Amino acid sequence: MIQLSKKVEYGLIALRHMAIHQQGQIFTAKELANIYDVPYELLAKVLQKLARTGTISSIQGVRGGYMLIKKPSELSISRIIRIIEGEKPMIAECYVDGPDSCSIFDNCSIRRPLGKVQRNLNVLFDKMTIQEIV
Amino acid sequence: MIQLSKKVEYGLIALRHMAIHQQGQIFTAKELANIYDVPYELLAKVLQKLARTGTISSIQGVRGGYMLIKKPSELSISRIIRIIEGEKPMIAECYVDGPDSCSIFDNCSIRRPLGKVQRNLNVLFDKMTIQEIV
DNA sequence: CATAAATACGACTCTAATGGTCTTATATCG
DNA sequence: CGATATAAGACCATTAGAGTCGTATTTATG
Ligand code: SF4
Ligand code: SF4
Repeated sequence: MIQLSKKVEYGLIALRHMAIHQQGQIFTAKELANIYDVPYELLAKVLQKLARTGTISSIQGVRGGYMLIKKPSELSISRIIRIIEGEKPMIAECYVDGPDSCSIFDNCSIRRPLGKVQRNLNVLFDKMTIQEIV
Repeated sequence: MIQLSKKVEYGLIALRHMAIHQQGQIFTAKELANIYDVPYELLAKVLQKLARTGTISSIQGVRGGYMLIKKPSELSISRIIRIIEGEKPMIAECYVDGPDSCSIFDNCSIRRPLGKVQRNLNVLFDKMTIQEIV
């Protein structure tokens, strides 16, 4: 399957929401979860990851929440996936976890050729940003 | 995860193997499985799917096997994925299984924008063929 | 005709990843 | 203090992926 995970989708939805509103505005996880009917706890964890990496800032306590601090044009899909999934989107397992991750690595005849696909994917996901999905 | 499944990888490996050899040559599943150290039964099922859709022809019985009948340039990654996985590579679940497949379909703000990604993906997977991975 | 070699096909198991939930801790405003 | 919010990690259920097995069918060949 070549599909985005729910976590990534929820992250994109949240980031887009922040991007289309006034900069500096604060949104709570609960609020976002309600608007988009997304599981609160799951969204919260995604937002926490985004906060840890400096994509959004988090304000704890009463009247707290999250605030977008990066420019939408700097937030590529690629980057968001890497933050949320922990790794860049890769077409083949061995590209992520190295030679030992695939039992047929040594006999694989498509690894090199797939590099071309990977490079195109990189371009695609790198140049598509939150800016462009508002 | 944006990864090809093992079945697709095995299919690509097999098709590429046929493509780089003389046209009309017959290969058995066992033979291919041995060369690339791929699980025989799994590869066999993939080859059967490819045979059912007229991508390769199958010859039963002793001295049987599979033979490539389509031109490598006609075999796009997109097409091969569709044959083996049963559906085209789609970036979002709802694109495959419709509105009811996603609980937040009605509130989803990224579905439309993701269409752009999907179109780029289509182009990428459509124009990359077995021809280009020899 | 008997046998061996090969595809055809479906049932089955095992494992890991995903999606989702729950609990507890911590921070902060009023 | 108490309400509200993030932080973090454990936990669980479901599913999809990878792989295996068993059996039927086809067919070349001695
Ligand atoms: S070695 Fe080949 S089969 Fe294994 S993961 Fe890499 S590309 Fe896929
Ligand atoms: S509706 Fe939105 S969240 Fe649901 S699958 Fe489609 S794109 Fe993803």
